[in-house]
Amino acid sequence: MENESLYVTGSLIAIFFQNPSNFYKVMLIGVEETNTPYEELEIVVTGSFGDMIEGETYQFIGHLVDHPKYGKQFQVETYKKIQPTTENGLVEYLSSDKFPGIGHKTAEKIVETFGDKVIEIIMNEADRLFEVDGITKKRQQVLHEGVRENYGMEQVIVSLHDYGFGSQLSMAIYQQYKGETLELIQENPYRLCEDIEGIGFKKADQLAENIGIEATSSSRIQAAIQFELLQGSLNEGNTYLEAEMLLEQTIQLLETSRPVEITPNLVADEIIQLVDAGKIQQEGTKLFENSLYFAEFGIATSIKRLLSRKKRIKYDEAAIDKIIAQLEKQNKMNYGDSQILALKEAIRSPLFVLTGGPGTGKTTVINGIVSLFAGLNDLSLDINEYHNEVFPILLAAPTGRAAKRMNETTGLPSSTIHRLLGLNAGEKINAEEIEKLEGGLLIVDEMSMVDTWLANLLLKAIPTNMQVIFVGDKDQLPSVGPGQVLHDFLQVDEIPSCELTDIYRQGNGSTIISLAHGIKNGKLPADLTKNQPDRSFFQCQAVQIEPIIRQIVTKAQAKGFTAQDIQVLAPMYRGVAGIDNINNMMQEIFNANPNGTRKEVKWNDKVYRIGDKVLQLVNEPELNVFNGDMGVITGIIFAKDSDNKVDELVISFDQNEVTYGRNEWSKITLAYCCSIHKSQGSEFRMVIIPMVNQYARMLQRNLLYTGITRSKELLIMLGEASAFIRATDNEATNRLTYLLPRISEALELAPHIYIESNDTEEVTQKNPNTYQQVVNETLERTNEQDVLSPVTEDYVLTETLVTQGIISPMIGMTEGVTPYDFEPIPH
DNA sequence: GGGGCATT
Repeated sequence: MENESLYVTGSLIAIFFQNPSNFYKVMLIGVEETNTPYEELEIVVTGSFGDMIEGETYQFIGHLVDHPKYGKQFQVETYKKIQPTTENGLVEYLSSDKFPGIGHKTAEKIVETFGDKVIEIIMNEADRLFEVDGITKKRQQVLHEGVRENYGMEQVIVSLHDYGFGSQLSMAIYQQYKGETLELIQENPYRLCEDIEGIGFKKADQLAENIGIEATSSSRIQAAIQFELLQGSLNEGNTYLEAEMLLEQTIQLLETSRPVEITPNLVADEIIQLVDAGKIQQEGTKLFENSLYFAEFGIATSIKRLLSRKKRIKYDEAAIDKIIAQLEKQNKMNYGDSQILALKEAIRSPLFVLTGGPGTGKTTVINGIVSLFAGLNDLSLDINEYHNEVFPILLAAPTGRAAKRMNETTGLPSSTIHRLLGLNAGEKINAEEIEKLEGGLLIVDEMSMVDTWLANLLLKAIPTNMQVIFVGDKDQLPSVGPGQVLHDFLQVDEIPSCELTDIYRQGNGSTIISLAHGIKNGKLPADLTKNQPDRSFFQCQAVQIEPIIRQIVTKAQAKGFTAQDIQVLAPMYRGVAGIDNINNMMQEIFNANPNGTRKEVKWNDKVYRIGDKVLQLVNEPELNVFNGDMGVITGIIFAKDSDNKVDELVISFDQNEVTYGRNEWSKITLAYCCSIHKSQGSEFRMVIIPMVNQYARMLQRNLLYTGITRSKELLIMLGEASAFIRATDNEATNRLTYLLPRISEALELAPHIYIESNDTEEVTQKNPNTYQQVVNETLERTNEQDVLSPVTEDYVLTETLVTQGIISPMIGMTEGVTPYDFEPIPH
């Protein structure tokens, strides 16, 4: 925690809400003492809690928040039960009905004997109770067990600290196992790495070693296999692992955790045991973690169910044409041919997949489908007309921001998939228990971000007679979780789909579009490093990234570009060419404080000033602000001037303004430069993308594609050409999944000719010394059509040319970008 | 080494 810790001590009056599947609770507390500025007698606290007893006194550590709907609340990080401290309090406590058989007199005697140490003694040296007159074996037991139950959590937490777990982890462990914690851990310490996020195999193994579990014991090896199977899948986004790979990686995990040799046979035997016991699943030489195996199975079953709906969708061709013509007239536009095809096929399919890059009009088609569906079914799109019935068109997306955007473009209600399904984040849920949705049409946008687990839950919730449209860009970044559901669906012939390719947003002269198009097919144009009207390239090394961006941005600023127009997109935070470093530099250009006379606030390593461009990092649906939204700081209120007596930032996002107290500043960060991941779903006039080999593992094709396609007008690339090539060659989307054969199986088709997805060209390990050769090879591979002009060495911008002022960084952007009127600098 | 989802 960054600030002094705030606490509230008080007694639990009531539990307003508790989520039975996790430990989230909302409770009302009668305030006895606090160091917060809160002055009311009662306060609402929220957070994760174990068993809470009404009437008991607790101390909560955390911070005050201002909830937009529920007002001031105390958000709890940790808490503990407070023992009664005064002798009177202790007597009251011990004579209460928690301890049957102990009256006031007895309680007084006990407290007289042991004083304020009484709780500790009852808990740890219960036999000493016999020193007190009138304590029978039975009473001693009642006291011992009662106190243990009440103070059990603290006891357990203390023991967990002894095991080497920090307070956060200890809380998480206690919340999982509660009173049984210590027994369960003793019995099988490896359950920790299965059940608790943040505890890996090695940590659990350390504990196991202390407890005396042998290095070659079955429980240890099985735990390692299961851990590696899930982690191995998660790390690479795969839904299964090849047995050989699992064997190898498991041995490595076991041997690095403890220096004892483990033979392959030993591990292989345990794999067989696990398969026999149904704890992992096997398909030929492929091994699956259970939840991923069943999720793929479930998806396939749902696809089959949806495709074979009984009630046929029969819409009159003429009626469809009529409505489309009406829409065109009404909106004063014409659909493209491929858009019309997509509309017609989508409206007649039980399940339809629509894909396409930025600017191809996916949103236009979504709107068209909505209107078409409403028109054909004679439905009103005015939600106010639906009082008792549900609105028949459901819109959803995997992120809050995409959902908000859908709402803005359609004017209809939209939600995250999680909200739609009533899921809690991170919660494991049985797909069979999920409630069916109600309505006639469901459209899901940004489907590329949906992983195998969520796709299964979503599909399970769709009733058979609901039409479904999945929309997304298959070439964007894959989902955070395992799988590549959209990508796989598009390869199933039986699932109707359409790819939009015509670009409506940019002119045909745009070389950014052709560059993006080339990259998604694994090709870089020969003129990558040559200037075009809408893009340019600077060759430089990692250490030069920052100074060169500084020059580019300074010049662009002089041409009238604002911080909102220019977006630097980088793959990672750390390092000289990392986001953090670039952000600080950009802040000095756009919003400096040279004399130190401007208002500013410090937070961790950052400084915020009025005018700073910031990025929202969490969803705040009540405020209509979502993860990935960008805003500007419009006010700084120092603690002495604020109502809440804390430093506050006022931030303006599009239309609405929010105020964040210091304890909420972790919800934002500087946004001059942001990660390519975070930029998904946004577009900017000018995009600057650095790529250097230092970004190593982040150099992936779809990452570069996503970054480049964020640009609406101008694109500036800089760094090492070899890094751009590496990224283009590295097709990381191709994850190992078994969804295609699973769907074929479900649809009872002849087995697909199943192509191993990692079976791509040999592009992996190339000697960096042969860099020029790689460049040449890649350029040679380039399709003739994409070659706009041959490489001419004189035009390659180098750092020297720029720093010496020989070339303006804006060179090349002189034609066809009339509004900004760049001056060509002769050289 | 980057990434999202929630509850009164």
